[in-house]
Order: sequence, then C-alpha cells, then structure tokens
Amino acid sequence: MAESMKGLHRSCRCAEVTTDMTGRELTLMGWVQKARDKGGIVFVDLRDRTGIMQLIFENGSVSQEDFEKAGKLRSEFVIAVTGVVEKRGGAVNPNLATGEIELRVHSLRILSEADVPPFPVEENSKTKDEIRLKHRYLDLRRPDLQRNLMLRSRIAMLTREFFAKEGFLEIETPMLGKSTPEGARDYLVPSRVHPGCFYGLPQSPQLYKQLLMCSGYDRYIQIARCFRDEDLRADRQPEFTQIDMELSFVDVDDVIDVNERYLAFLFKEVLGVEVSLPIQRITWQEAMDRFGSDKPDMRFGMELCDVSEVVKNCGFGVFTGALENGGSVRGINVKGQGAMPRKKIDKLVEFAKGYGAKGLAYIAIGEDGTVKSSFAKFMTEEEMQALISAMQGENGDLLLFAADKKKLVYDVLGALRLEMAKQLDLLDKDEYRFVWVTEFPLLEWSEEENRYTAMHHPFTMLMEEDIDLLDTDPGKVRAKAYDIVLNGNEIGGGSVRIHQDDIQERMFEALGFTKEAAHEQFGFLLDAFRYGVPPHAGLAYGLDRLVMLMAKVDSIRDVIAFPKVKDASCLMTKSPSRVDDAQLAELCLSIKEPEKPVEE
RNA sequence: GGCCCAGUGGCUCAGCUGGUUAGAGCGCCGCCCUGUCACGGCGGAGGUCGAGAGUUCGAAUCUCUUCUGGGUCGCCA
Repeated sequence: MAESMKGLHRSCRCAEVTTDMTGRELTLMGWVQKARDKGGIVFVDLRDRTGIMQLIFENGSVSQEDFEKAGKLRSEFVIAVTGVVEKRGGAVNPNLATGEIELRVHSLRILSEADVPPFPVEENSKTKDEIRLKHRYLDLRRPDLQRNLMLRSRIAMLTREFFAKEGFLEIETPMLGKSTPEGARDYLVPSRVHPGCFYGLPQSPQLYKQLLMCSGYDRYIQIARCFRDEDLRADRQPEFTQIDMELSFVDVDDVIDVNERYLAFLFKEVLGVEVSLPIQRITWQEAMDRFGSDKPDMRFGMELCDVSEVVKNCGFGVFTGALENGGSVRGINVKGQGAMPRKKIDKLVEFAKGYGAKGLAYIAIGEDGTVKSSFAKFMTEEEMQALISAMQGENGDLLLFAADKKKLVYDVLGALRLEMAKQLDLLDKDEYRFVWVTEFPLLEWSEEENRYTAMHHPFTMLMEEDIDLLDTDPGKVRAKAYDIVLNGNEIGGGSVRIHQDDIQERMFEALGFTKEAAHEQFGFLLDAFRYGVPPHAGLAYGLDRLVMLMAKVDSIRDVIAFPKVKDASCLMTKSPSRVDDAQLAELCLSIKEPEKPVEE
C-alpha cells in the first residue's frame, strides 16, 4: 500500500546528514537498501544518490503501527521517515560517510512498495550487461553508475564554465539537417511534408559551426548530440555526445592553446590531476613510426623499430619479399618475455593474423642467451646477431617482427604493442598521458571507391608548404589537422578549415568531386564563403570517451544513461521497432522486406 | 559481413574425458532474535541446463543449426 507524502518535506539527502546535526529532527526519503530486523529493533539502510544513512526503529520510540510496518520493509521500497539524528548507540561503521550517526525514526510512511529486483542493486555488479540494460532504470540506481553520471554532469558544467570565460558562445544547431553521403552512414528521418525526402541526423555539427564563423560569432561551443549509423564498439555508440567548438581568426596553435588550458583545468578540478603544459606534440608520421598508431598510448614504451635496412639482404624470403614489394620490416622488443611458452607465442601469431598479417616472426632470447626463432634457419648467425642488436635485444627478451606493406605493419605491431602492454599489466588507469598528434595526411586512398577520400573532412586545410603536392602526389599532402589523444584513446580531433575558395576547389578536385556535385552537397557553405569568411579552425571532443577515461571504466556504456547494444537496439524500450501502416502511409513509405533464404 | 568468448534456479558460478535424484554462495519466502551494518539461528520454495535437430542404451557435457549478449576486424570524413 502506497502512502502519500503530503505534509512532509525532505530535509536533505541521506549522506548530507552530518555529525553536527545530532539532536535535530529531520525528514529523509529514499530507497531501502537493506532492512535488518533484529526482533525488537529494526535497522534500515536508506539510500539515495548521495549514499546511505542508517535508520533505527525501536519499539517504544515509534508507534506500534509504524514499528510493524518497519518489519515489513524490503529492498527498494521507497519510504519517508521523520526522526532525530543521534550518535550511534552501537559500533560506528567506518565504511559509511554517515557511519557515526543514525536517525531514530518517529514515523514511517511507505511511499512505494517494490517487487524483488531481478539483480542486486549494489556497487560492482557482476550481472550480465543484457539483464542490466533490460532493466536500466534499476542498473542506474547502482552507486557506481550514479557516480559516473554525476561525474559526467560535472564535466559538462565545468566545460561550459571554462569556455564561457574564454569568450565562447553556446549555440544550438539543428538535429534535422541535410544528409551528406561522405563519411559515416547517416540516420535518416523521413519528411511527411516532402514525400520521398529525408533529413539526415548530424554526424557532427561541422557545417553549421563553420557557418556560424561566417556569421561572425567568433567563438562557438556546443555540447552536441551526434549520430552515426555504423557498427558499435566498447567505445562507440550510434548516438553520442561531442563537445564541439569553432574559433575564428586562429591557426593550429591557438586552438591547441585554449584546449590545453581547458584539459588542465578540467583534470585539476575533477580528478586533482596536474596536466603539465604544454602537452607533448608528435606528428602523425612519428606516431606511426614509433607506435604503429595514430592514437598512441604514451604510458609505456615498447616502440616500433624499423629493421628494413638490416634485413634487406638476409636469407629470409618473407622479409626480403615484403621489402621488394615496397613494404617494410619492423619489430617490437617485449622486454623480459623471452621465456614465453610456444603456445602463447602462437596465440600472438593468431592475434597478428586478425589484423591481416600473414604471420608473425619472432626471436625469443633465453636468459642464458640461447636463441629460439621461427626463422633462424633462413639466416646466418651474423644476420641474426645484427637483427638482435638493431632491436637492442638482450637476454630474456622477446622480439616480434611484422613484414608487409607499411600500413599493415603499423597496424599489426601497433595492436601487438597494446596487447602485450595489457598482458604485462603496464596500463595504469590512474595515469593520464596526453599527446597531440598533428600533421595528419589530408587524403587517404580508398580501394573501395577507387579515389582519394578526405581523412578528416573535405574542408580541412592543408599545410601551405604541401599545396603543390596536391596535383603531383596527393597522398603525401599533410593537413592542418590534429587529434588530442589520451592513453591511447582519441578523445578529440579537429582542424584548420579551408577558407579560400581556390584551395577548396582544388580539394574537391582531388577528391574527385565535380563542381556540380560539390555545390549540390555543400552549396550553402560555399555560398556563405563568397560573402566574407574569416579564417577559422575548430575541435570536437568525444564527451563519452572523455568521461569514460576520467571515470576509469572500460565501456562507454557505463557513462551513458541509456545506451544501445551491439546491434544498435535498446533492450529496455525495444527500439527500433516497426511502425504501423498508417504512419508509413502518411510518409508515403512502404517496406520491402529483406529476402530470407527459403526453408528446405 | 568475418573471427573469438559466454549462455546451467532471481543473481554469480561449479559441474573433468557422456552415466541415472543437476550442486554451491548470495538472494527470495516463513518463524525466531533489542545494537545490526557481508547481521545471526532454524525451516522452506525455486532449474524442461538459451532454443531446435543429430550422435548414443544414455547428453548440461559431443556434433550441426539457430537465438541472445559481449569483445574485435572490416566499417566509423
């Protein structure tokens, strides 16, 4: 039976009750975490988002009726109690902020009874994601998720505070926009008024924020929802949030400067972590050469070593073959793992194959200097020694080599480097290592489309000294693009934009756009640029990833209130769902069912 | 779309190479208990082992298919 809270007013939250409130009469409301009925005395842990406060119901200090009600309390009942704060009569509980006090209840109201929850509402739940997500409203009661979402709220608030002080304006941009096939797949929204026409949900507010610069708003920020219809990952959701910004009359250093100060401010305020400025910068090429990744984890070494020169004349066909095809041979030195059992090494080979490698060559150096290798028989003793010394191999080390096209070698060793760090427990979640990765390639070759595509987006400015390469060797052109990387995660990225129409035209040319196609898709932006456009640049953070790292959790889902599962559906609401025929008819849509294989 | 992992009472798991009544902890229900806070004591309920097919005298266990969830590669300007 649910009672009314009429006439009651909550005095404060559970863990906001402090020792110096002893003697005061308070009204508290919340959820029953746990009731311990001792017979003539009942203890109840009352929970809300701040924590737990112990209630005591003792026969005599509460009416007989309410005492009996207290005996019927079960987990997750919502109750209101009025009572007096007292020092605990028994032992203090050092695990609770309110462990020295309790509320001696004079009256109790059961505001809502509760079924037995399908999984325990407690911290460090081991419950499977599937069940948690189906009952997300219960999962969200758990203290760790509540902390994550409160942390997220704080980060958003501090972000607004910082950028407001820096002269940024918060401006909203449309959710219903123009679908642009470049880049990720769009989520489409059909138009009722324009049968057969669709809006695209924004992958980012990119074009709008550039227009805002054209319109003179100078410094813009938005905490913006974005949508990408691509497959999910632990750090990727179809619907996510960006801290999106754009600045006028700036170049790379200006964007980096304000963002470094932002990060330092945020990490100091939220985690008490000092970010020493300036943040290290490395070029994309350096990142690839040293770490095999454009988002290197700088918390540990194990850097890649190019041994192409050392092995170019050796007897191992896999190495020389890769070099003859224009590839490279590189390795990493996993210190102290020379004794790794063969089975485990085989697993690493399989791991490498998962990234497209045809194999993985290794040299395991025993503590006594004996060498086990998958390719020793193809090499002379001198060649082996030269290779080991090039890798700075010492007794007890494991050397892993990949030989293939450069990109593949980077991918394989970059992934292997991270995998080894995980296995060796080199990754400390309390350590925060930032790095700017700059000078990304402007374009990358798409085998699928048989043309160059923009690595960042088509409005990214190239480095002035590379402009002439655009016609001769487009793949070599470097962009004024930069990513901010934290512990191996790309938490943000941006670029200086093209604001000169002649360069923009050459860019579209390089991308294989006709003038007509460019105008069809981006005409409004190109038009805007004709009326006076300031040089501008911007950056966007993935808020979810940032919060994930600051909360020290492994999945983005743990910092999003209502996330989707792997196939982009929601287990709680069961979206997406079919709609009825009337809705379809109104939109002039009909569904063509996908073909299913015929049952035999 | 590919690959890998998992699915056994409400939750988390054990169940080895197939063997007859499928276990444990927590939770739940009932009774008892005036200082508990991982409360305690006594008693109890609860599972067609994700689903389907196959192999077998016999399947939670082996095989195939399928569903669900997770991780990952492709994909993600």
